[in-house]
Amino acid sequence: MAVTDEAIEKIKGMIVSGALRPGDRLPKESELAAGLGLSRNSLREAVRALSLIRILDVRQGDGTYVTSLDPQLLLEAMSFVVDFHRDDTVLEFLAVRRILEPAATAMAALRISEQQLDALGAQLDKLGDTPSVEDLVACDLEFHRGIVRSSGNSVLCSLLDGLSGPTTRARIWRGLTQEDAVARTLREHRAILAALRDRDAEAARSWATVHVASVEQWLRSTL
Amino acid sequence: MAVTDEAIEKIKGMIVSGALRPGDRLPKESELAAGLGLSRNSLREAVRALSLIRILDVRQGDGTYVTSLDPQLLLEAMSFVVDFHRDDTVLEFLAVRRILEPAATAMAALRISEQQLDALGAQLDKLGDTPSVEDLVACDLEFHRGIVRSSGNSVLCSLLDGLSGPTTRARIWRGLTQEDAVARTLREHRAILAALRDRDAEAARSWATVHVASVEQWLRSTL
DNA sequence: TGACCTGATACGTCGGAGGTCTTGAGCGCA
DNA sequence: TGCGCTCAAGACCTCCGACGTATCAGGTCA
Repeated sequence: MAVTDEAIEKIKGMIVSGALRPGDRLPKESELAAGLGLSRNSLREAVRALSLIRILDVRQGDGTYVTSLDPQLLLEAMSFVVDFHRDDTVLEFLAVRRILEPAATAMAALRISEQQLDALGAQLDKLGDTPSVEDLVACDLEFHRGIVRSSGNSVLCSLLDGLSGPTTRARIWRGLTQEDAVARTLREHRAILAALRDRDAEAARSWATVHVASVEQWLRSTL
Repeated sequence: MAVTDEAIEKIKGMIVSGALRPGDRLPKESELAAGLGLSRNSLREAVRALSLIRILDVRQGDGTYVTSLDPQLLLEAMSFVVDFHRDDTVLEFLAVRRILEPAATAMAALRISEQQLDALGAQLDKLGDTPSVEDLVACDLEFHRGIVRSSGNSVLCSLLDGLSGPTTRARIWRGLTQEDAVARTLREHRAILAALRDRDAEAARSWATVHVASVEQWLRSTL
């Protein structure tokens, strides 16, 4: 195994074992390199790799720190990877989202706060009846993110955030080519919100399923 | 933005745009560095980072290649990240698995082949009635992996594989401390297999839910 | 024909030299 | 006293050149 890979494993080990905790500062490059028995150049490769997946946070002029390791950071790393899977596997991503989104929406129905419900409503109102496709999709992302956050599961939230990315383009495309897509999306958002207000988990789940399935169905018929 | 980060983005762009396809070989380090306008050292940091998340495959003495970019590779990168989330967030991972696993099992019920059913049965038979906890958990992982693969969705398969990792320790712990955990797991596996043989998606979904929920319930009562 | 050797090629590692950015102590001014 | 500025130390950023090591292809020899 290359010395850089060893360094990655050792740093990972220090974090997993608890020797390094979230927010901790690592020794400076030269010291850490000496401690791990490799050159500064090779150590930098290890640090850079761990930095890409948000394990480490490198600040020039300051130092290198362990990130919070929040599951939310998992998302960002994942969405980077997901970016590489385009077109051919979008349907598979969408299928997974179709499983998770309704479940998350149902969970949210039981614990979303009144303030958050009002915020979601205000968001929909602000968009109006004839938004641009780009605005609609951006609002779509934000709407679902707000709901999923209320599910209380940050891992679920992160996964869905990561999964929503690659399908964004597809949704924009749909909005531009399918006549009633915009109006339909707006109606479904209203329906989901109404179900959440009623604390009706099953209705919320069903509307979320319909919502995702409509995109999936369109995409399947198009490809 | 640092030159290394720019290089990462540029390489990513070359792959996403299709200029570099899965399996393609990159120019050698010195040429690519010159082409991207940075030093070989800095470029190596970018390549190492992309190599960690399985976007690139570096072979000493040969060259650097774009990996297959299969969703399956997404899993390996994710499980590396997931390794950092221990104990405190295991319940959240398990909750997500509880959503995905039943759905995947239900999907598999509709399309799993007879050969795969036989293979799963043979696997359970081979384990016997009183396996060691380690063997059971290993078999557990393999059993569910075999089923999920039959769902036909490789993204789903990768995600579940990644999610199962962090809960493995918990399951071993459970097997060691809870009296009837082993027998119960064996019974539930048999029930899932029977439901798959019957092509009964709803029964398969329910048994899978029960199966994951039993681990979740135990863990929740223990923490 | 087949095993072995060898050179070319490409990645792996290293040490050192400047450059740039952040931070905080120290100083002057109001 | 309190505020703002300057500046030097510390830490990461980038690069260069050299040498080590692994792989592969082609030639050599039995």
